[in-house]
Amino acid sequence: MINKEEFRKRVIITAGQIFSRYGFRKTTMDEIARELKMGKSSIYYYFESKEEIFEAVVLYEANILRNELTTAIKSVESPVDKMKNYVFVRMKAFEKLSNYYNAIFDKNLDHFDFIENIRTRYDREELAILRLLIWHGTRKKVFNVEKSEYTALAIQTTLKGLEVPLFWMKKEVNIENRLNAILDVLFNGILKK
Amino acid sequence: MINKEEFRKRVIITAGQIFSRYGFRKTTMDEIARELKMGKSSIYYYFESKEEIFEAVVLYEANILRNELTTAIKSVESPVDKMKNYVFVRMKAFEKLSNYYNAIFDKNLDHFDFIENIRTRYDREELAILRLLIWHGTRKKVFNVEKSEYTALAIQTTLKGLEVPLFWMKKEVNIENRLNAILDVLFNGILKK
DNA sequence: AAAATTTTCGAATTGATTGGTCGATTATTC
DNA sequence: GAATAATCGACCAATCAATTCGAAAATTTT
Repeated sequence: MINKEEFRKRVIITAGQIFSRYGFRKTTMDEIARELKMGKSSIYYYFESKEEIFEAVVLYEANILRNELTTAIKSVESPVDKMKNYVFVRMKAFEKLSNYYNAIFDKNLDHFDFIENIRTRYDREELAILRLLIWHGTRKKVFNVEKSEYTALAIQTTLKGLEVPLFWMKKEVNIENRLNAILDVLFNGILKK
Repeated sequence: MINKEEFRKRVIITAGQIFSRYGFRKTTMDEIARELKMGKSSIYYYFESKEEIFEAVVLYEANILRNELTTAIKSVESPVDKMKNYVFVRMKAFEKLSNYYNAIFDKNLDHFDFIENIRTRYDREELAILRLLIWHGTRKKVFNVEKSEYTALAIQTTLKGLEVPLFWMKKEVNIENRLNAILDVLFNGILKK
């Protein structure tokens, strides 16, 4: 390898794919090594443990996600279509991260504090984005109701009714189906045509 | 439970979901039991082994798939839209079954002959359906080329070029992306607008 | 209502799996 | 060609996971 950081990134990306598919528990070091076409023991030259890899993956992904959201927040300025897109991106991102997240609680690993932090901060940002979306939506009259606060609450409640907690998804959820259901509710129910 | 068959079916469906998500190897009896809200040992009252459950699942799914295809073959009579639908159904079904299928080769289990049978038979039927699709397509002039045989080959090759072997998909493939790519090729490239 | 039977389950067993180590080997740098 | 960096195979201890088993609940039969 050219340099250590380069290789670490390669591991993070590769392991990330596997973690996101199978979760922490079901992902084995052998698997990661096989995917990297490397001896398992070589990985330990770059990382201390499986958990360290996992940590790195979560941080890496959270970062990407944050950037995506930052981009998304800008597209909120345009109406429905962009919003759809935003919701889609958001759901996809959630699916991915929630996999990592669930993976931890799955096992009774010692609690990673830093992940709780990520999540909390993330929730707050999410809420801000949603508010902005609602605000613009109301201003541009794509929403059907008067009080934006009320709408925000309505969406939240509706989503919860669909068993999709607004700020975190359960891993069993079939994202495609959920997304359709949610888009239906969002864009046929609450929003005007 | 009301009767034994009833319960077996419940197991098959539940286990099927887990198998299809994680494959044979990574699916544990504990997990299945937990999902069924039952003691693990109780399952062994209805099934001899994990492998027997797996067998049952594959047979069950293959049956559903066959029915879906039988339905799909009828919709081939109408042009493009229906075909799109057919391709979609087919890909979805492949994704599911291929998960079971790959799961076997993953491990060096003794080879299940009966699954090889299913696959072979299935491939033949697939090919027949594809032929029919091409034939109708040509007749209704939605295809762009003269020889239907040639087209069939072209599609096959194209798909293979996309790393999607026509008759079986690899499990790592992101079905949504692949599908879009394939539909593009099929309906913009080979078929007339 | 007790005996017989069916169904469920917790605990134990046993073999396999897996995260991680270590010393040796191979590449790379100086 | 020595010194350092990177890779690896073989190994270990701990955990896990499929299966068994006997006994406890349920249920049915008598």
